Amino acid sequence: MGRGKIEIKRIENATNRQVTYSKRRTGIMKKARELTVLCDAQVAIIMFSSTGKYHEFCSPSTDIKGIFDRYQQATGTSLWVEQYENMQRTLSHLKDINRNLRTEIRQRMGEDLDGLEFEELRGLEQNVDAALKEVSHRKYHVISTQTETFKKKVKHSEEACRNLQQELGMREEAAFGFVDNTGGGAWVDGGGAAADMYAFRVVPSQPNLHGMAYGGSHDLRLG
Amino acid sequence: MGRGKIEIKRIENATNRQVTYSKRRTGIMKKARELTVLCDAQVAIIMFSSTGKYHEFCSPSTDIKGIFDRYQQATGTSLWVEQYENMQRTLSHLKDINRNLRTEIRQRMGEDLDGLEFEELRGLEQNVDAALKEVSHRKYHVISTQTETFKKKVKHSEEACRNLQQELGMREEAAFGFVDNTGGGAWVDGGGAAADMYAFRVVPSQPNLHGMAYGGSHDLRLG
DNA sequence: AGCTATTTATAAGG
DNA sequence: TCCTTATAAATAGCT
Repeated sequence: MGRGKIEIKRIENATNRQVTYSKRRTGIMKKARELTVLCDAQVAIIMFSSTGKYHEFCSPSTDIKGIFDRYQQATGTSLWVEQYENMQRTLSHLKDINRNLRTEIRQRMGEDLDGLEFEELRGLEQNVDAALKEVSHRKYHVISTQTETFKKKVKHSEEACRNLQQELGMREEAAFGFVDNTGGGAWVDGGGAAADMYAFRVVPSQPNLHGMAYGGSHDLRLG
Repeated sequence: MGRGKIEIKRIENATNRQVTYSKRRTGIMKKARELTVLCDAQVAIIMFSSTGKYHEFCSPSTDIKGIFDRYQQATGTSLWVEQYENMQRTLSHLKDINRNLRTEIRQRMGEDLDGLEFEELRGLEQNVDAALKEVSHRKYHVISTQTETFKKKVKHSEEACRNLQQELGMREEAAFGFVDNTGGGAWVDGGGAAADMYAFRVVPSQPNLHGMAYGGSHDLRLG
């Protein structure tokens, strides 16, 4: 239907493609409108041109969403309802888990113990006691490792100091013909700064550990 | 286009209407298919006839839902995209929180301590130590309360026993003219059964507390 | 955006 | 629903 017959394949010329899109789009929309009137049907058309332009048709007395809802009912493709409910389930499951985890933490902090039986308390006590030993052990491991490291540093420092002193002495001897060791004292004291490593910051009540306050409130509530 | 021109208004004859619907539906679908090919466009058509029959067209390499999603983006009618994304955010937020809570519990159990600094370990130790004291305290409170309760029960029991013995004695005296106290021994031993209350079940390694195993693995992972 | 020769869709009928 | 055919409608190529 036109001056010449055309093959149904992508129109390479962009301008022609755009023009044809316009004309045929109008044609389809008109046909759709006629169909809804003639046959009392519901029709929804959504179109995107290759340039991303958006057009729609929808039979009167409804809208795209309305027709889409009907489409879902008709096809049973409740794509979303299902997915939505799935998410909702996962969400409430996660919330439950969260609540349990928080309860466990509180109990491990010695709070909310009212509901526990003696044997439960006994298990908890044993567990927390074991944990305390682990933590202590680890703490002493860390501190002794740090101490060792520091000792080595001091040793190296002293070694370097002695070398420098010697070299200095030799140079002075070479320059002035005598030895002077008094200036080396400052180097021996080099460890003084490092000694501050033991002045650990004491966090009295709410030590913060990896973003989690062991001291108490977890602001992890959800709306 | 036909043997005669028709007015665009509802076709009253149901059969004609159905026939026309069929023919024109085919026509529109063909036009739509041609449009997608010729102009490289995305098209989705959803139709319901007056009798409720459902038909759809959708350009290849996508589906109705895909086009509808795009439609929502284009029109800003993000009815549920927004809600969906909201849920997705909440979900991943919950998962993060969960992971943190689990980490905290593991650390409170003396595991996964490798990443912690000395001062963090110190805070954790203080905290766990305080918790241990709380739990111990609570445990002794529970056991002493139980003991008190038991003592009272025993007392009442003995009281009741004595009363019964007296009554029995009086009756025997009335019946036979003499007193026999030897049978009362069983009553004095009445506390024996109650003493079993202290034989608490010992849960050696994995005490279960409100559905949460303090001993270790929380099977709370999510897919 | 118009024009129009030509193709295509389809109304009516079988 | 499918076929046929006269005719209305759509539109390709051009301006």
